[in-house]
Amino acid sequence: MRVLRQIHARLLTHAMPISSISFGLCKIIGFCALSPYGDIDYARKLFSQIQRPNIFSWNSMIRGCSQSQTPSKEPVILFRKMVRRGYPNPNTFTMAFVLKACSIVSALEEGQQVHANVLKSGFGSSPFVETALVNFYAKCEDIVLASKVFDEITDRNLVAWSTMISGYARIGLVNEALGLFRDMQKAGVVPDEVTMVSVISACAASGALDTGKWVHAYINKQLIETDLELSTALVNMYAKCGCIERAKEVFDAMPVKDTKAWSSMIVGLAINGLAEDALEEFFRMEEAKVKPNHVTFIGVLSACAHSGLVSEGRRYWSSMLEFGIVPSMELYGCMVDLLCRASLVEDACTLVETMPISPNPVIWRTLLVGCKKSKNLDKSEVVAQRLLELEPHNAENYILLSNLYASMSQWEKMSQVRKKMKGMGIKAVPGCSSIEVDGLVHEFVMGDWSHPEAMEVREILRDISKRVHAVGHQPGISDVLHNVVDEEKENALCEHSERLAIAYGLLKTKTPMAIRIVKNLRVCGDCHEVTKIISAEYRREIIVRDRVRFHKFVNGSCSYCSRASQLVLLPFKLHKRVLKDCHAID
DNA sequence: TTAGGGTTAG
Repeated sequence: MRVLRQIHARLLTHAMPISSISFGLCKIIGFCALSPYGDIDYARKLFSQIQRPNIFSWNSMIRGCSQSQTPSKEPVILFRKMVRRGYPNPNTFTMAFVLKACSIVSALEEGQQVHANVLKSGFGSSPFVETALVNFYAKCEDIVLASKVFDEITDRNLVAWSTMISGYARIGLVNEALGLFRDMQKAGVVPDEVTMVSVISACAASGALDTGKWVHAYINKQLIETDLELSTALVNMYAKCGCIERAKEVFDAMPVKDTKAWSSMIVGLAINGLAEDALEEFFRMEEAKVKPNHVTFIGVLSACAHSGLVSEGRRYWSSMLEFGIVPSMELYGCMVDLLCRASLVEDACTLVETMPISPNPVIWRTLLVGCKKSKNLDKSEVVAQRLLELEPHNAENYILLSNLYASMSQWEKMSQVRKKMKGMGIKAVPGCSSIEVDGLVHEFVMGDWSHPEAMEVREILRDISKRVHAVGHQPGISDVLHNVVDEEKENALCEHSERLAIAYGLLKTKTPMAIRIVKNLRVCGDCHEVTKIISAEYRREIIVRDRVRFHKFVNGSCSYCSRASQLVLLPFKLHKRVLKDCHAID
């Protein structure tokens, strides 16, 4: 930059034709805006000083601004200014850059105006502009429009296919992403490592382990390079699918590991209940001199939370501040959860009260679950009030409060909450679980019998029902609140989406195959009694992945929960080593 | 000077 500034000064002092000076300045603007060694502010200053910037300068500025650390709608404003001035005319480069800028900040309205401009200017047939449009709509989560633009592309190249697959994968439409991957192969387009990152991410999002394993084998067979991004996606996929051993294998084989790779491994170990291993990996990350970021600490703190390591968690928090990481909402969430799980609800409340950012509903819900656990009714009601002020129309909040009153035998108050919910016309969102069978992810929604094999599933559920009642299981509070105990006993079991998915697993797979419920959106709670019974009765391992962890039911018990309770009693040699340089805040 | 990719609290 110093040299460029000198050249700039010389341009201005030498007697040269205006056109030459302008050309030179445009070159400098391009460098300053786009090079990692450039300076976007300097580019802005120069850009504002020249009267008729050329197309190269406009494009450089639009692209440069979209790449800044704090993305904004500035590229769109520049584009509009360019169109208004009428010189120079935008070209395909301009359109691709401004659409990319819109996708980064999810500016749907502005991007649609650019789309109209693309159609008017006749740039719609440029493969770069077409793909930029698909990417823009996909990033704005308007997958229907993304798919429409994609369908209209006559000659789809590798990037166009990859963009559309990535669009489906990002919003968790795994079957669509994988279906398109098959179509791409049928069309004779050879995928590369970028395509495979999206395919693997789709498997991770849906927990489709068998498909993920198949795709990994395909990558090896096709000799597709497993670079840093693809390896990280594989680590993440195996961890999210509960196959932590394979995640570790891929991770250990990586020649270069950056912050995202380490974070992926640490978070993966934490969600699989392997807190000690997560903290050991963090220690190794520090040894490898890779700087952690806020995601790394989300993994570290959630590992501490799930295994009751309170003082260690506090020290990691201090260490995080020393790294210069400003605590995000997610990190406060981890810390509140850590304190609540350790029954330190007062400390959790103090932390929430002193947060420099306004707590979001997730924080209040975490706190409310903590209050429920410690049976603190007064505190619960204060927290619930704050939660309902913030989110008065979310059914989950009313169900949580209703469950809380039920757990404290406050039946009258429980009834009032449910009446209020009904009076406001708020309906509970039905539970939803999915299971992967033969490479397809089947989704079951509570009370929904539209699956083509629903009758067969019902038969299995009848059998489950008989066996569960034969061992003397009493309906839990969840069954009571779903108001299903008065109906036929078998229906009481049928209503839960998790059981529909388990029944489908029993129907479609043979012993000794484990049944993997790959997505279960129930709010994380205690192990489900019925699932324990099914695992014992049918002699099947049942793996239920909820939002935060894997429950592995074997012979009537959940290995995750028993491990988590054992961990609290373990001596923490590793942690002392990890924490030797940290300053305690407690 | 153009388009596609990896980690995120309950």
